[in-house]
Amino acid sequence: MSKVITPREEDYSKWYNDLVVRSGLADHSSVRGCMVIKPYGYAIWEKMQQILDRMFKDTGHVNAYFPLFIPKSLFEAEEKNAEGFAKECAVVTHYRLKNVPGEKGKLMVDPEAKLEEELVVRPTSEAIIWNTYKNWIQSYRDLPILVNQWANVVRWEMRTRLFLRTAEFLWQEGHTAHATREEAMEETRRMLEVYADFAENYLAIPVIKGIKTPNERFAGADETFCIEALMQDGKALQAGTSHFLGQNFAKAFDVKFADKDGKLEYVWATSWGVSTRLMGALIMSHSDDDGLVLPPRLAPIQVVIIPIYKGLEGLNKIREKANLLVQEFKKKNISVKFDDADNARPGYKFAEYELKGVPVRLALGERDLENGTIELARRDTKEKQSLPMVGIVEHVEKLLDVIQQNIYLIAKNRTERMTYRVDSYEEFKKLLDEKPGFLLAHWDGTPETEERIKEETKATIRCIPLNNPKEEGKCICTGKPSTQRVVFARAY
RNA sequence: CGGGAUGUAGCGCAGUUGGUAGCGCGCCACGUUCGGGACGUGGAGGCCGCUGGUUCGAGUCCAGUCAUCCCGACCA
Repeated sequence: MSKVITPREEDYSKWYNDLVVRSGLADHSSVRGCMVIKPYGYAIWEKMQQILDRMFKDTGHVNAYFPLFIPKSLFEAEEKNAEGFAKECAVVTHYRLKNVPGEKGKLMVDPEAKLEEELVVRPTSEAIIWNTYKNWIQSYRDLPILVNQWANVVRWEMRTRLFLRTAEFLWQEGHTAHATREEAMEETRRMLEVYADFAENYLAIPVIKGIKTPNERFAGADETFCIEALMQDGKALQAGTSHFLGQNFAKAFDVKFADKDGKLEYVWATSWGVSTRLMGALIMSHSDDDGLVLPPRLAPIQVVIIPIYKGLEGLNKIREKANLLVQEFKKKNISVKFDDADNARPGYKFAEYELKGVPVRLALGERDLENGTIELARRDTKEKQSLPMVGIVEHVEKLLDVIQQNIYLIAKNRTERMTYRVDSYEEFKKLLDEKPGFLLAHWDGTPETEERIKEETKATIRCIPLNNPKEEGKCICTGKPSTQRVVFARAY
């Protein structure tokens, strides 16, 4: 058996890259920092979209779409937001090309087609959306506004990695407007819960819900909530954020409403988002050296049926039985593929679907037809067994739930194993180098110390967990008193 | 954006002192196979990343440029 993926032990980054490319999720494109999401990868993203979209709608949100371009003057309105993103913005300065004189087929930017005002390609949409909300909101009766948009954004990153950090990526961004602080805060929290629910129950990724420190806060937010997940290599990945924006954007864009007494007040805001980065989280949480391991709820193909036969008549006999199975699976809304391609032998197909992370594989041979059996293999445990054909669809249906649970539990146990309580700076550094993970440690609460620890160890405070237990202690770095432990890690 | 490396067939690679491009896998056809990545025979496929320079002649030397990977810096 020829290995096509670099083992994790050997080189975790290479493993990740090999996996993404070989399993057909995505490819590098010929555009710097931009990837092509291939059909198999996009199918997973579509599943994420469907599930999240339903969750958003169940919590009262509706979808809309705002422009890709933001005039520079609008972009700069909210100062902190603009400053935070300025360094990584793509900017449109011209609107026309022309032929290079004397060089056929060559084009150049037409210097005469310079825009009066540059257009920023959105790195996030608060500016254009709040500029729009100004027109939508006059009275408290116009509130709340609960809008989500599915879109692409561009952030000109220095170093990119497939799904984890690309110059252009796909995401959803919710932007809500409220009459009161309490209501906006409630919304911020509600969406954090939605993300945590999605991560744990669909992606099968355990997460820590928490609050960001001011250093790590979204530019323009008063408070940033997040879910943090731990990858197999001990590095943390921010899997979703929900921001309480206070009245910052309302003030920047002058969005006021008349309350019941006719008094003018600034509107309260939230924004929240998850991106195609979740694909990276999904891959790094569960997969192994043989390929992807997909949780059944996200797998584009949940069950694959592989025929094992001699000669064409043999295949036809199996095909008859397999097609009946396919019908039964479809009736139960289980996505199934019967792979009767005759240019690959069974062993090849086994390896191929393991690479693609299909949760359940059924192998059906002539021997099975005689015995009334079928062979079932689980991707998550690699277990193989021969089962009676009768009742196999019901068995698989239950098994898919078992696999979903199992994948989650494996990730949860691993995350717990890799979470350490640390009380000295020495131990802190040692763990980061030898056994990285979530490090629960005391911190004196100052941005200076946070910055110093980041410089000295490359570890950042991922979050202060919600409902964090109070505990007297001393900051690992400065020894100053602290009232609680916070979550440190090196992060993606 | 700094330091290092790489770019030759779809993929992985070789290509000597500069002389006009090869191997493995894959692909196509036919046949034998088919319960863990099959084999035989025949065949197709390359502007050697791109641009320019040196040279009688460049995959090979030089310059620039683009992209990718690794290490930094950056990453709400």
